[in-house]
Amino acid sequence: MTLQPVNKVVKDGKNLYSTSAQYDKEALLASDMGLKHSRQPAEFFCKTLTASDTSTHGGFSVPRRAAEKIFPPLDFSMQPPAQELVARDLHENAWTFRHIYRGQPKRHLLTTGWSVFVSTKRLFAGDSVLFIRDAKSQLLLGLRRANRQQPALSSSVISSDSMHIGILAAAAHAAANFSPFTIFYNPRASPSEFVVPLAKYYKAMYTQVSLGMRFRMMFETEESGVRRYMGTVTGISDLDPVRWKNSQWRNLQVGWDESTAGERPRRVSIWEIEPVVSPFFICPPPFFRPRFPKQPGMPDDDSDVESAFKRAMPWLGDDFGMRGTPSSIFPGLSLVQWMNMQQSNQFPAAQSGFFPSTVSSNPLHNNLSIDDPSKLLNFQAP
Amino acid sequence: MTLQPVNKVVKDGKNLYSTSAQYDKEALLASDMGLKHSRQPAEFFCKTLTASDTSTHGGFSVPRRAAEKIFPPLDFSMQPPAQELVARDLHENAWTFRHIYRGQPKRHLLTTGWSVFVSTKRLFAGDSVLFIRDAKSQLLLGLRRANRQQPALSSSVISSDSMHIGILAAAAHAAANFSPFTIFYNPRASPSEFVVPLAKYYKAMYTQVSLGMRFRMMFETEESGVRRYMGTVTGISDLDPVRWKNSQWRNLQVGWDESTAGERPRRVSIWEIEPVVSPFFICPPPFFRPRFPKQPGMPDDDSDVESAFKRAMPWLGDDFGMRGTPSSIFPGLSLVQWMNMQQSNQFPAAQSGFFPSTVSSNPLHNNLSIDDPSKLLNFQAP
DNA sequence: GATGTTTGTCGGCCTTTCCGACAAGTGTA
DNA sequence: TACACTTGTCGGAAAGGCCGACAAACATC
Repeated sequence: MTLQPVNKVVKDGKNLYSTSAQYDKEALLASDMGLKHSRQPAEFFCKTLTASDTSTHGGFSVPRRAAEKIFPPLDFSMQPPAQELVARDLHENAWTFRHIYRGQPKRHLLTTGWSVFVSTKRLFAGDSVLFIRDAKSQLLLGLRRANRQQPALSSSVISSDSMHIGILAAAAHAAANFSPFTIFYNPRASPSEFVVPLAKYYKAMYTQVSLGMRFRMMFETEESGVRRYMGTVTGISDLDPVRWKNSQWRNLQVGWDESTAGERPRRVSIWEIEPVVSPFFICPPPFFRPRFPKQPGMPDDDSDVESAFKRAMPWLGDDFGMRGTPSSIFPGLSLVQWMNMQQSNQFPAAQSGFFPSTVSSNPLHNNLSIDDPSKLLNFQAP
Repeated sequence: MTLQPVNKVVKDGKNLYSTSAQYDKEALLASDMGLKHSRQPAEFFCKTLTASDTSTHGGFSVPRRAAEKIFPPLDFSMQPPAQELVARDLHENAWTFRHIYRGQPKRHLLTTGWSVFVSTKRLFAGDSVLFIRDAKSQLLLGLRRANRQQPALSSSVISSDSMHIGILAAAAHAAANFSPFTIFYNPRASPSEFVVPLAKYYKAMYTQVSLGMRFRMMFETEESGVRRYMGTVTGISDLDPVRWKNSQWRNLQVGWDESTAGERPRRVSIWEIEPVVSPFFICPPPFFRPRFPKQPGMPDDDSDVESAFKRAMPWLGDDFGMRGTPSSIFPGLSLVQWMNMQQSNQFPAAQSGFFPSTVSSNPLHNNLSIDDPSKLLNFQAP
């Protein structure tokens, strides 16, 4: 998660957009059309990072065929052949790498610039990077993190991580001065309970909370699954009446129907719970929900391989990902499935733990997972 | 000089600005008012960099009193006491430094982040940095370069500097694709003959060039002075008819009235010369013009200490710098003079070589130096 | 299974960067 | 002048990062 003050200026040679929303839309449309026009499929490669790739000791070893397919051709009259590569991530940040062909036997390497990328993105062995060459021969850069335990932004982590101190200090300062700032949030990189989707919050504000109210709340199990627990509101009071008076942060005291000692929190926030409004409520099957579901109104996660593809190949449109119809490009397979097969020769379903399909029979839970189903991945039976 | 594609999006919690110009203005006004309201003078310190400060071997040694006055207090329960500092330069770029209090005897140091700053800004021993804590306790960062020889951005420099390759490649690509991009140009850091002020260019376009036309052109002498040479247009032809057909870049062949072998260029561009339009023209004295004069429409040079002060202390307004009236804050002295005295105990006039006063008796040269006199420094007699 | 190709890891070596030691420089009694 | 305090520079050590060597892993026949 990163924070940035709102002070960037938009300029354009000919157009001045009247609102940022409109600017967004037009910019998207323009790039969309530019790509759609040629209808030339983008090329890409994906590699799971090795220990050597992520170590500070060296650079990134580029698979030979991948380098030759995706990167601009090297000038082999140079000794050794080398060039500068510029690739953009989903946030339009440009990353510059030195691409060199050297060693005995010869191999393609990314050296200078690589370690900055790895440390900035906090990549580790097992994570994957994705290089895409779009129809304009521009390099795009995506990444997907391995499904490892992600420590949340706990205070202990904060104090050991000087970067976060600066970020949080800046945010606190901006908030104290009523200066607007933007949050770039990557829920897969470091899910934070302090970041609440606006829609979720607004929806919660409609809820009338009272003592004795029954609710359900979702928890992740150790096997990356999900289950719900029933509970009752037993009190409403400030978590810290001195420091955070009238804060809604964990101001609900709760009791749980089935409680193992200390396993469930004694205090929750209103936006975490799902009020049980109907006695005829049917609980959906408690398995296979996305580990970090996308929320409407949140910026795209840059670990979302799908988004990178959509950016490079917008003509895929809604066929891509989940819309109930198989992809017209790769019938019966999502691109990521196909990619994974190429990469590991595994049957895609074996990796479904990374991108579980989403199932919800309950319209009440819309805001948790299926508000924007195109952002979730669909694993269809082969 | 840096380039940035135009693709930043402006968002704000409550306001959406209809044009970027308006946004600029309002943002400026807002910060201005916020500061003016409290009218609390900002604190600052300035240090001339030593060889150790700029060497790659170590960090920046912070004068003790300066650190205690300007930086946020350290937590001395830590061993060693350290914190993250974030300071913004004139371009609103944030620079992050590790501030640590260590060594025997104990001293304040900036370590991590410092060398990046030094190399990015191309600082050398003798240059000065300026840390300002504004009324909101935010750190601002300014710098002033010593009056040394500045190599221009020659092609040999470019090829040895991988950073520039990436930047120029990005610019070339953007130009080839008709994508707008912004140039951040710091003429004092690396003056480039490839960057031409728009006003100067437009003005030149009014000039009717013909064979035999007489003109003058300004050159810098080795002693940082300036003198003009007279010449005659002897030909008009493309510099490279194949690669840059119809380019106005050095398409004028010229002869010089007084020419030492090879000392003056054989080809110039129309915007470099000053046509001699009147036989009664009087040549101004050829000494004491600003070394890198400010151009209208150009972004501020971040080595301009004055600008940093104005940003932190906008209430100084027009009294600050040169308006013909002495500063009401430091009567008879500019802030920089006063600062220099504090720093070096020298009489300020002894340093006037850094900021020569501007003299121009010729209205034809308005766009070269006195369009915005408030940006130039005035050395008044004590 | 033999052979050739690809690529992950390692040691070597140089540079960068962090650290305290030490002493030169500065201010004050 | 004596003393305390400040700070510039240095050597040492650790980390970062570029290089080819080597061999494991992989592909192909």
